[in-house]
Amino acid sequence: MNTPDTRPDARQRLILAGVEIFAENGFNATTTRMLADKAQVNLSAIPYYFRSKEGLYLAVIEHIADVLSAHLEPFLSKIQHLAETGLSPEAARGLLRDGLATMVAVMCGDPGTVPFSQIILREQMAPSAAFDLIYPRVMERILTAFVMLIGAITGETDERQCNLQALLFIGQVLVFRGGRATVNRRLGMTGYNTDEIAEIQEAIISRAMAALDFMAARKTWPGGVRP
Amino acid sequence: MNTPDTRPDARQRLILAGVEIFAENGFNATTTRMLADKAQVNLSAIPYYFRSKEGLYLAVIEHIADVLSAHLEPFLSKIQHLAETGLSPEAARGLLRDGLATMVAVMCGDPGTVPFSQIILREQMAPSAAFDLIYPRVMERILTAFVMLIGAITGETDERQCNLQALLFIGQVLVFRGGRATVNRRLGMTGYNTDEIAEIQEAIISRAMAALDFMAARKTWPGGVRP
DNA sequence: GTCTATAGTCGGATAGAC
DNA sequence: GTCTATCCGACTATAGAC
Repeated sequence: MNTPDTRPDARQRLILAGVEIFAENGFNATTTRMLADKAQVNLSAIPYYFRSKEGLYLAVIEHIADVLSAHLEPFLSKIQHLAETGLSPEAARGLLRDGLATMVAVMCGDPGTVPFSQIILREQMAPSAAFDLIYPRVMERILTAFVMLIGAITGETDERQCNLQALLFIGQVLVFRGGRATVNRRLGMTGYNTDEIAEIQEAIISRAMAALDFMAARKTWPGGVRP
Repeated sequence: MNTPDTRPDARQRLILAGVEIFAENGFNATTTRMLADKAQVNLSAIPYYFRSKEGLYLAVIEHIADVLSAHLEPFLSKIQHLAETGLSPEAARGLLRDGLATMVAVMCGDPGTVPFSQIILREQMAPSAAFDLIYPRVMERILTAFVMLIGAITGETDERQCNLQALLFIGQVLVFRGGRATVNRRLGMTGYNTDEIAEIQEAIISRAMAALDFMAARKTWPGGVRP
């Protein structure tokens, strides 16, 4: 009696292997042999299922966009719903806290999603065709949500100001992934374990609140100039 | 009468070409042929002067560390000097403003140094032997200076808190280089021209001041808890 | 669908003339 | 120091058996 093979099929295994290996090495430094080895498939499975190494890479990007979209959906639809029914500054603050905490967890904590952020960061630095695939489905929607929350909290109506602030928030999260080598040496953080994640979340959220207070206060200064 | 050849010699031309090409493509995607073409030298000049492609890369990194060190020297020695003679919170604030403004200019504005930050960012994401060469000469010193200033401004004595805040500052600058593709689509900034640099500097510095006010105020709350 | 074998290409490094 | 020519290894993709 043979036990049925419950492993994901070759196609799926290649995508999962691609997430890890492309994240670690980037597109160019990744060879089809690494991918085939990791996925435990024959080398020819790559052109067979995906036509080429680049085809596999695009499939990996699409997989990432799918998973992250699903991950974001509850958060985004909650904001959408509250925005329609009217969003108090307090409620918006709570949502922004949640959003920032989730971003830190996704980028630094969850071992399943950490490679996603590495791949996305690489795409940011040197965008390929894959960037067009993931930008509207992930980055665009996160930024739009943040901008809406920032506006609701501070009363700032200049969309450019809200966009700038949203990007600064992203930057504060980003540094813990994109600058990992430095964070590592400076704070002695290797993994990021649960305590360290909490410490980072606390630092980012408290500064975010301070920045929002600043923006809200500025709206009330004559001509937007600090007294 | 022949005009003398005033071009930098082959070795120097290779390093300058390396800065541009490695920044644009990363180590792996850069071929020795690209480098030789850009530098207008024969392919064999690379192994001749640098033993290998990697040798050239390390020479490029050293060049970057040299130039950035020289660039930082005035700022760092001013801080050093003031720190010894006693640094008022107000003076420290001024220095931190200068430091942040300079970082933005170096990372986004100066066409000579923009490729440096791209190479450093790539090293952050996937550190090679080159990272050890540049970390102590550049990142370490910037962070140490920032930490000192943050301590002087806020009265915070917990060094880890100061380090965290310094990293958050770096992150806010970083996002405009590492997240350029997104900034581009979101704010329609292509180049970064003079006005845009000023806008970014203003946004970062004002939020930095708000974060420092927050840290200073927290020191006076009972148990460090916001009332 | 999965395998082996191999074609075809490219990149890094070397040899040796000048 | 600079050039041409070339080697050798590694890579992606294909052909075709099973």
